[in-house]
Amino acid sequence: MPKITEERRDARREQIIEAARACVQEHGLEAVSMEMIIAKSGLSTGAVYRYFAGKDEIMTAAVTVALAGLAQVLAPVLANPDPPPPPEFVGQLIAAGVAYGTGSGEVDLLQVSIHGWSHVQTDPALKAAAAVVFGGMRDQCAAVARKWQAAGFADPQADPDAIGQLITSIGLGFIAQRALAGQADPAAHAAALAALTRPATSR
Amino acid sequence: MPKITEERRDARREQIIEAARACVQEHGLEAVSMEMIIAKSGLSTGAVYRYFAGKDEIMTAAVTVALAGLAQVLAPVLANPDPPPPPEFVGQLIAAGVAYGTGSGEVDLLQVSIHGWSHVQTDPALKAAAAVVFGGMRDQCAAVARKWQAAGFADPQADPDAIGQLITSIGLGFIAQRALAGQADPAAHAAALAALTRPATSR
Amino acid sequence: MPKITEERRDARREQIIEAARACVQEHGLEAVSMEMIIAKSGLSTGAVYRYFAGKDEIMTAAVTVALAGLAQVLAPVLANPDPPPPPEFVGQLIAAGVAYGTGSGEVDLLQVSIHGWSHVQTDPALKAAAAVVFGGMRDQCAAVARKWQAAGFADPQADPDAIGQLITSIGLGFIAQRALAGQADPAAHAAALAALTRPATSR
Amino acid sequence: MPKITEERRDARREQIIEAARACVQEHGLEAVSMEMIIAKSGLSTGAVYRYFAGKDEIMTAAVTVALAGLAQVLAPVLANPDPPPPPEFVGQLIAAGVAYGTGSGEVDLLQVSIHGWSHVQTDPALKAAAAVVFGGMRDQCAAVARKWQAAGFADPQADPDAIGQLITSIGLGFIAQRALAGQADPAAHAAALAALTRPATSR
DNA sequence: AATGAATGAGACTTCATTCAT
DNA sequence: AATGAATGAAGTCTCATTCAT
Repeated sequence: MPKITEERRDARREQIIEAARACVQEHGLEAVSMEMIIAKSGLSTGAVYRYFAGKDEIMTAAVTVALAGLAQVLAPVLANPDPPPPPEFVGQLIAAGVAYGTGSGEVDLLQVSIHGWSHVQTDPALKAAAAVVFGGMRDQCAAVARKWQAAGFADPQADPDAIGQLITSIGLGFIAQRALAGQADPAAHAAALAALTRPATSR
Repeated sequence: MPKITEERRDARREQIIEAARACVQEHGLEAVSMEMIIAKSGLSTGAVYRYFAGKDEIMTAAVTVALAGLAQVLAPVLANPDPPPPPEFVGQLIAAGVAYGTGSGEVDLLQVSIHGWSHVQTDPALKAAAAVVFGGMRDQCAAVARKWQAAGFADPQADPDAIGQLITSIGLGFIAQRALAGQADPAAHAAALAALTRPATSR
Repeated sequence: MPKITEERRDARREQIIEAARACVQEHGLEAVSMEMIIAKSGLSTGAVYRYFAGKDEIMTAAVTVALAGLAQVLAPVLANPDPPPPPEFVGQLIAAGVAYGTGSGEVDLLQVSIHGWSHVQTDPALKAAAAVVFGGMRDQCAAVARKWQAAGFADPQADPDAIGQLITSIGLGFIAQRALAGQADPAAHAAALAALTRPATSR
Repeated sequence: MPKITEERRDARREQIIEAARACVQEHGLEAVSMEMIIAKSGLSTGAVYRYFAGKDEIMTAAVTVALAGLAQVLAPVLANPDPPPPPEFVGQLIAAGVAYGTGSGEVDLLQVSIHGWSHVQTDPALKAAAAVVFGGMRDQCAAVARKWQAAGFADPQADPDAIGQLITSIGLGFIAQRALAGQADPAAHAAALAALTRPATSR
């Protein structure tokens, strides 16, 4: 029996996850039904259940994939061995996030991600996964902060972990602000941080 | 005349909203049922439906009340005619938010608020209300930014609205980080911003 | 304790029955709720339950009253000791029914009566009451038929009860046709019967 | 491919409609619940809702089917190119209706039809459909009336449409009388009309 | 492997009725 | 006598999941 190929399997899963993502964006987390996801995916009911054990697994997978994707996109910025000063760094970080959110077709992942954040609170395993991703982001930012301290961009006496926290907040807050207050501009965030860190220098 | 008094009516609504809030915190937005809310509220099925038209109205009311409460708690900080320098201001802002979140009984409102953010995306009217609240917060931060510029805490050439955005992101990001990465510390945020804005001064 | 006067009590009951009748006409038998009836009646919930034991009793009373009213209105025609020939008699009978239906305010009782007929099937006591009223009508028509036979308007060999049945059918059928086919004209019915009974005479 | 065949689908719908019909007869229009219909149909809750959108659609379908069935059964009598004289015609018409009502199993459709008449008043689309069916019946009777006029069974000066109305009333009234007064006999109706139209002939 | 019809627990909501005030 | 808030059983319908084909 020609067992399904791994690629085909992954393609199907991706197809289903993408459908779930689109449904969540369109109807909101609460209102998404399996029927919707199945219709949007173009597969049959039975097929969807061949690839996922149930709705929860689909949702969790969708969030997991999104988290992984975000981590991958941010990695070059976060792991940069020679990071730019804080304002430029924040600008790069947010810009990478926005590029990720808008890159994948018609769905704005950043907007949907708010629903994902809500779902994360539900599933302990997922919560742990998110803690790893965002905790990792925080740690990488802390590593960058140490370089800033060495380079004179940040007070060497300060706790680099705290700086990591602050940068992480700015990144997450950008996403939240976009979803809740309507607009938020990556360049503006960078410029604003510059305005605070170099009160007199600019110009 | 057994006509209910206005206060009693409001108390009932508050009772129901509080029950809904607790249920969302306990089970997550998706898993909350009317049965849960009714049981937690201590009222009968019919009584709950006398005060709210349905589940959606309860949820929307819960978010609306939470938004109003947050706005009220942040007001003294945001409207301060003589705001402290950025690090202290951010520290006050976040501390006020945390106080609000932990002040009301056993439920941590900040943690639940992530679910509220998700729900906001669902209802256009609620989304507009949120835009007013968080947009207003942004504007008030921009007003503070102008004072910072005058006081030499921020580059006078910069766009104060951008600074308002940045501060707003830090506030919202703090909440998100708490929910997603596990911990976030108000004082650390303030200290970190100080470390970036006064690289050499501290100490 | 000033026990309520009988007139007041009857007025209240009539008020409630009238409200029920209006609600049935507006929404159909299935969709009428006590809430609707109470609102339309202008009384309080408790008051309505003081005058009737429950919804069923109201509905049954409404039908009973309507039946009694119809019987009363038709009585002069049916009990006429010197009835006119069949066409004129049918015309009078139907005209009396129409007058009853449209006489009482804005509600057309004949239209509502179809709902009443449906309700009658439900309650055995009511069904018996209806059988008495309409059986009586049939019997009175049979008595008229005997006079017709004596007067040469009907075959003396025929069964007068059968003629009573036929006249009763025409009367009820008129009401049904009005409700189901849209229009039905009393004068036309009389003229049509004349056309059948006096094929060559008429003019 | 487990895609259901059209016949099977129609059989299921018929099964559900039949169950609804039986329930209405047994309990009356107001008291029928989906639970009853589902139990009587032998299907599961979900299955019923796959074939009908809801209770209203089932009821409307039941009435529609009954209307169509009645129209089909009466067609041969109404469309007879060489109709018998009025009494015989009325006898045939009513007999066909009775045959239809009692033909289909244990349920007497004519008795249930009163509930259907009530339901018709509720749904505008259904009301229009009923108007078409019974209006059509009236028109066909008018056509018959013209032939009667030509054959000398009715006054040629009379309005044939009025005669159509009268015959329609007799047919509908027969059904109503059966439900309300207890009994009504097709042959008696025919004989009674004969007794009125041929006062002296008989014998 | 795939399909989609079927299942039935459980969701949300209504509504006839009761009873403290 | 009167009020209307409260009750909770029962109603309609949804939807995640299963399984015969």
